[in-house]
Amino acid sequence: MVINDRERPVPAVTIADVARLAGVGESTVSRVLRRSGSYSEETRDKVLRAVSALGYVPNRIAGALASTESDLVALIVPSLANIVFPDVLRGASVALESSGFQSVIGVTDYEEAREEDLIASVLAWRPRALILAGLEHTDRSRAMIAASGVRVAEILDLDGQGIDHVVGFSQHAAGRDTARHLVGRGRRRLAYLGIRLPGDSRARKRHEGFLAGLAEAGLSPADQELVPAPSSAEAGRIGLATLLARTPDLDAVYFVNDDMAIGGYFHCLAEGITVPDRLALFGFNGLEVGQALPQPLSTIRTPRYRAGEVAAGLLLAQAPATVVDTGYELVPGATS
Amino acid sequence: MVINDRERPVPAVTIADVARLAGVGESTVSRVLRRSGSYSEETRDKVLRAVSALGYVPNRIAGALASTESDLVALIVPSLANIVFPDVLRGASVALESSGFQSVIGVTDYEEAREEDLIASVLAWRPRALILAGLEHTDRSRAMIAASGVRVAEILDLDGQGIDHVVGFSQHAAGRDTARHLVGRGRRRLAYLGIRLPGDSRARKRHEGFLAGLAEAGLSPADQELVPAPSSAEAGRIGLATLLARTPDLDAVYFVNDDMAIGGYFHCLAEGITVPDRLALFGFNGLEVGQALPQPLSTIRTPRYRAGEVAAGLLLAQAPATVVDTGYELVPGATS
DNA sequence: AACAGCATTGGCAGCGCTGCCAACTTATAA
DNA sequence: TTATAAGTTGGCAGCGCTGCCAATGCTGTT
Repeated sequence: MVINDRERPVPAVTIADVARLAGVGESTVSRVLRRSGSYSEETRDKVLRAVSALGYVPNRIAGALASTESDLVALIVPSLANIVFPDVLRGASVALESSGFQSVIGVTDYEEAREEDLIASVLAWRPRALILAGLEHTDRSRAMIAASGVRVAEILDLDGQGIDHVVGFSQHAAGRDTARHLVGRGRRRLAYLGIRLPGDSRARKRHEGFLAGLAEAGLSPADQELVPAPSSAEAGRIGLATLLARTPDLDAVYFVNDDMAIGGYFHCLAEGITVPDRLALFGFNGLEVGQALPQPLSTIRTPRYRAGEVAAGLLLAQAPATVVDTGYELVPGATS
Repeated sequence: MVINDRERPVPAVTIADVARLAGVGESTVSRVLRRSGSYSEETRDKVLRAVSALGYVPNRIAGALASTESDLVALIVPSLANIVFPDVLRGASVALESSGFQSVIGVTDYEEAREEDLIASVLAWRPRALILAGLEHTDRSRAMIAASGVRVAEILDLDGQGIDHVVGFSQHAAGRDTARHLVGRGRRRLAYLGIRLPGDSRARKRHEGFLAGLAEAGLSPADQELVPAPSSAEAGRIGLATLLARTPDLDAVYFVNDDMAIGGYFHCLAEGITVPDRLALFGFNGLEVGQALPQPLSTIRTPRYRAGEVAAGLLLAQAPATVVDTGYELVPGATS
């Protein structure tokens, strides 16, 4: 049953058709459909009857052009492969959809240049607002945003200068707190296991924070390893094996995220390495699956959903530029 | 540094401004920017110079209205909490973005009525195409789609009647193959562990297929359990505990998806239940993390990314209505 | 010298709607 | 009764762009 074939013979029902059938003016139809201005109940019924008789679907493109404001909100994220960003989208789209907004998304693959392109093409739709990940953007991106006048929320980072709203937490502090936590538990031979992904500035800041935290205690990392992107449990497993082969006497490993840490945990399970006695494992993000491990993963739970939600809320409320520190929660777990 | 404040003092640069500065007509500017029609190199340079001098960003709303075609593609998915749908989005957006299309997304929470609302509001933007999950939609959804004339791709299911393109695989067959696999390995006391989510028709079809597969072997399920949504490792853990408490002599459990199955595996680890000797575990989706477990999870790997990619490809190519069976891959793993 | 053919260009209607304003009706106050 | 306010309604310009068509200037031909 092919309903739609190549040609689009549908002649498009317009507001004029509805007005004619209902025997009212176009602006009356418009008012009824947008519940704006005033109209009698009788008129409303006539209009709604005509609308459903014709199967009229308002053309928001025309509406947006006429009113010079759209109900589009653009979200530009680095990736969809990591559950972090879908979580942000979830939080944002719940808020957005319940207010009748439409989400337009773009994926940058952690490349600023790609982000710039996406910003340009999304701004062409004159969105009501823009949600970006992180605080690092090209100069041209900033210039386009400023010139367009759209409101912006930057999320999941707090370490740097924001454009407008900023909703997130300090990645640097998260890394530093992890170091303090591990050092506080007596660890001295710590390693960092990350991935090679230069565009991931948030991971970089955590890493820097971690090193700073070690330095506070007069320590430096016993080893460090960057495995090829993308992050995955398998990558964590292999990465940990590599680290331990090179530096067998490690007593703690800080993984760039939970996916990797879970893989590391599996390596320990398979190799009979006692966690945390022999080796402490620490992740980042607080994924659900990490908490369901036989030993709940030590990690930092990040408010991803909430960040999306709060950012959307600020934008919808047209609040003055605001910085919201959503914080994070260190989950001691049982692997450190 | 607040760049944007409440008012939008930006007077908006239009094509007329560019035309004036470049000393050419508006249609010439339009032609240059869209690389359509013909124009001299000199003219192009003048126009581009004016564009960057003014920081002109074309208004696609106006463009779409004038040309009565937009470069928006709408994707409506049940959820973003499960990595399945982000994977689909990834596949689709790579294809879409590389062709200069913009993705508009909506999340239905597995509710047909919600899907209907989203379809209505997204059709108001006159998208070029629409990607939906599954084949189940309300009559009004179908009617709106037919009336609008947009091309549609329905993905991740093949069991039923499609509207236009259909890209996916048979969920029923996946469930049935799982039953055959487990029965073929000598299992006789099988249970199903799902979640209470009536709108998840794909899970329902797998479940039905599973029962059909058991029936082929003259078996019926030894037990079944539906835990409250959402699915998660923790839910799988608890669900398996519940099943085993009620029916201790189970020899295999089919989980609605890998998230749940991984939780079940953790339960076995924690309780010292030997997998697969004492109990076989089987999941669905083929998540990466399941394959990194000490024993790789037995599961069915589904082509989620590919489904998004193929669907987008068909739509962009304006292909005649096509049904693509992407198939799936049964991964024997080590837990069954 | 006149003309067809082509590349290049500008003018302008119109895409479908909203915002504004004026016109009208009815209710209420003076 | 007349003036004033409030509630309804329709007309129409115009949002910024594209598509169509006509105009222009060249080139190469007869």
